Amino acid sequence: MGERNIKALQECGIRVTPQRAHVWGVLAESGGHFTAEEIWERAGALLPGLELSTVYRSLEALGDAGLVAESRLPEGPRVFEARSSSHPHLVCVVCGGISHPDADDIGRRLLETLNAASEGFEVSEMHVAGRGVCARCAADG
Amino acid sequence: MGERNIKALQECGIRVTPQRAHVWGVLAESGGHFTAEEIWERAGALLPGLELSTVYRSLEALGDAGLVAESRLPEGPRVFEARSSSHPHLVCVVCGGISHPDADDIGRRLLETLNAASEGFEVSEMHVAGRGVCARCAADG
DNA sequence: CTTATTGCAAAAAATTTGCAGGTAA
DNA sequence: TTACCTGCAAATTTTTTGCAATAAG
Repeated sequence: MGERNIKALQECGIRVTPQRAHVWGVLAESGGHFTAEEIWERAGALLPGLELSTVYRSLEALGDAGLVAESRLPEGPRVFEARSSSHPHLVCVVCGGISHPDADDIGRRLLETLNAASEGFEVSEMHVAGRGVCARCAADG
Repeated sequence: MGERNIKALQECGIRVTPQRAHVWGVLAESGGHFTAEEIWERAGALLPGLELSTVYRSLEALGDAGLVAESRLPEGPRVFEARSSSHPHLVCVVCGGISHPDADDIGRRLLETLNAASEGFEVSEMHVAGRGVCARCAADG
């Protein structure tokens, strides 16, 4: 499901297989964050017989191709998402939801801030996870 | 080994055992970052028979007491360290070494930066890991 | 004394790997 | 055709848990 998804893989120069296309489809069409197991469940619903190990291998290939980014949050297994730019993750300690800051230049700002404070160490990439309370949970009380 | 270490545990109000004292000793006396297994090896050298599961349980107790902080770096198992203030980690992609930025207010600065960009989400705690090249490896060429 | 902690063993959770057959380019 | 990818099975790695014995306060 997704001419567009297949095209994205082709353009990256990686071999296109149904498994990879569906793994990518889950991430690209939802825009959300998923563990390998969640991706496996969703993609597997459309592609019976899909193995979890294949999902891991697909995610690695997609990551190498630059389409997918992975994050390690303060708790739980790794999560994967369609790569946009490098950005922080906000994990709500109440509902567990994962979101992103509004400002889309925040990644660059944080990188500049960190680099300025790290004399002698050239930071090229940053992994940021904030823990706190999201607006909805704060409103609920 | 370490009246001082034992005192630190007592002051936190947690039960003092040789196991906890040695686990804490490894972190407090070195100031470095260690995986649970590394702590187990070091503490176990001084306390034969120490179990890895006990190290994990000790780390949890020390963490709850506020003495120890844990981090999840972009790769590898969790690392633990004596807690100072919340600060970023810098992982060198060449030598694998873990260090901290020079500026000691960087943790607060990053938190303010992130909070300002996250309207509606109250960030209380931040996990930051930068990847790049440390000064030594940059110099080596 | 009373409750928390440990060692031991086993399990759970997360991820990786070897290999033989199948498939994309 | 030819190298790469997949399913399948099994192994690794990292972390957690149950339980009886032990030790801390």
